[in-house]
Amino acid sequence: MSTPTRRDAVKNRAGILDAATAAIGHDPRASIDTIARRAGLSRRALYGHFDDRDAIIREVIAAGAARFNAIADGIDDADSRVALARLASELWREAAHVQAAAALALDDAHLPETSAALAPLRRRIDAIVRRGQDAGELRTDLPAPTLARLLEETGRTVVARVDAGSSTARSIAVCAVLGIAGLSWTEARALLEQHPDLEAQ
Amino acid sequence: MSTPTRRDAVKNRAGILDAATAAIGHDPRASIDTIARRAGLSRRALYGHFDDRDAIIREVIAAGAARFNAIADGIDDADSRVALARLASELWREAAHVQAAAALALDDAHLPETSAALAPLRRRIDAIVRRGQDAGELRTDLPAPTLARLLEETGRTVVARVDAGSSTARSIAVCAVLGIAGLSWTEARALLEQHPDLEAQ
DNA sequence: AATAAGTTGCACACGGGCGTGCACTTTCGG
DNA sequence: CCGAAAGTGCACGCCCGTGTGCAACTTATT
Repeated sequence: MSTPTRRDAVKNRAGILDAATAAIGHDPRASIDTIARRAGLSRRALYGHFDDRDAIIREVIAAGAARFNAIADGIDDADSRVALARLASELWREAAHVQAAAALALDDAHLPETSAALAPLRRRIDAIVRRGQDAGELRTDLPAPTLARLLEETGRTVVARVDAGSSTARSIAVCAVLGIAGLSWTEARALLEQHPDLEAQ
Repeated sequence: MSTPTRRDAVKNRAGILDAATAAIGHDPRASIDTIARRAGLSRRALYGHFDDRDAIIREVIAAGAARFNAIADGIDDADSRVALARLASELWREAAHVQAAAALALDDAHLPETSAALAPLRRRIDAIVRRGQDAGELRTDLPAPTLARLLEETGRTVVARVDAGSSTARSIAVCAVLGIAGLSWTEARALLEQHPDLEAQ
């Protein structure tokens, strides 16, 4: 368990985590058996890789946290509206992990861990909102914490509930976030045209 | 079971449904025991009023459907933006039922029933969106069904996740819906000022 | 080919929620 | 006040998910 020697073992372990991420994103109470089957293994085999169901979930959360940290750190646009749009666009790429983290954050008793994992993302959103309100780029009728929370909830909902397969899904998500941020739909569309990289794959 | 004779029995029955609505809104998998305790009864007593856990849920859904129908029927504003805002505002009054229906629609295998219960509401939203796009009042960058769905999801999220106790919570919900609909935050605020009844209790 | 790592299937015990039966107590209503 | 309706507490069996032990099997690695 400390030093996996065989190659297929580490591959299976990764497969379990992928399966768990997908399954939990769909239903946070997905059973061990469901995860195992999705990974192409037997229920019993999971216990050779993880002590516990909790251990799997902890790793899923940790994996998501790492990716979210990287994304949050990579946002450096001067315009807060572009920063928000980019955040949504980048997170779209990690839809599976976002869905898993969101589902766990909603449902489970894993609140403390998930909120810790999402903390850097939240700090980033807070900072962007504060800066954007000061610059008059974002709506000022809501206090910054309220707006930040609203953006987070909306973003999560869209990522979790809009069909990720659609080709325009990403821009729908970005537009929804910008709409909550206070932009009219024409302003949001103009912003997207000025920054075509936001819609790139 | 067909003709409840005692007065306290019908009161308890109503209490069970209230408790179930609240409990399910918070967690769609709330146990019979949780609901019973919240209603001030023993688990065993519930089975004197309802055959099944499903029977309780069915009644919760039916109660919500009745209220939603009434609200949907009462919206007759010519301006689609006002209609959407009023819909959100009215639904806010039924937050408990909205939360329960939303939780059940998300989580459970009660999809068919809940979607049937929400159907009139959805038809209403569809009609408002279609009319609003034709009139140039709502965003036209998204197809009507997509926008309708986005509005529904956003509204549900806000109702379910924003603290209903706050005095400004209702206007937050309305503004969020209008933002998704394509209005800028200043337009949304102006609309709210022109229609003070939207914020009334 | 041989060894160890990995997997499988079965068995078990445990916990929790559900639905029911039954004897007993409380409380309403005429 | 009395009888019936309603509620309580306990028991049981059921199903499902979890975590573990164990023997047998398959597969990677050298």
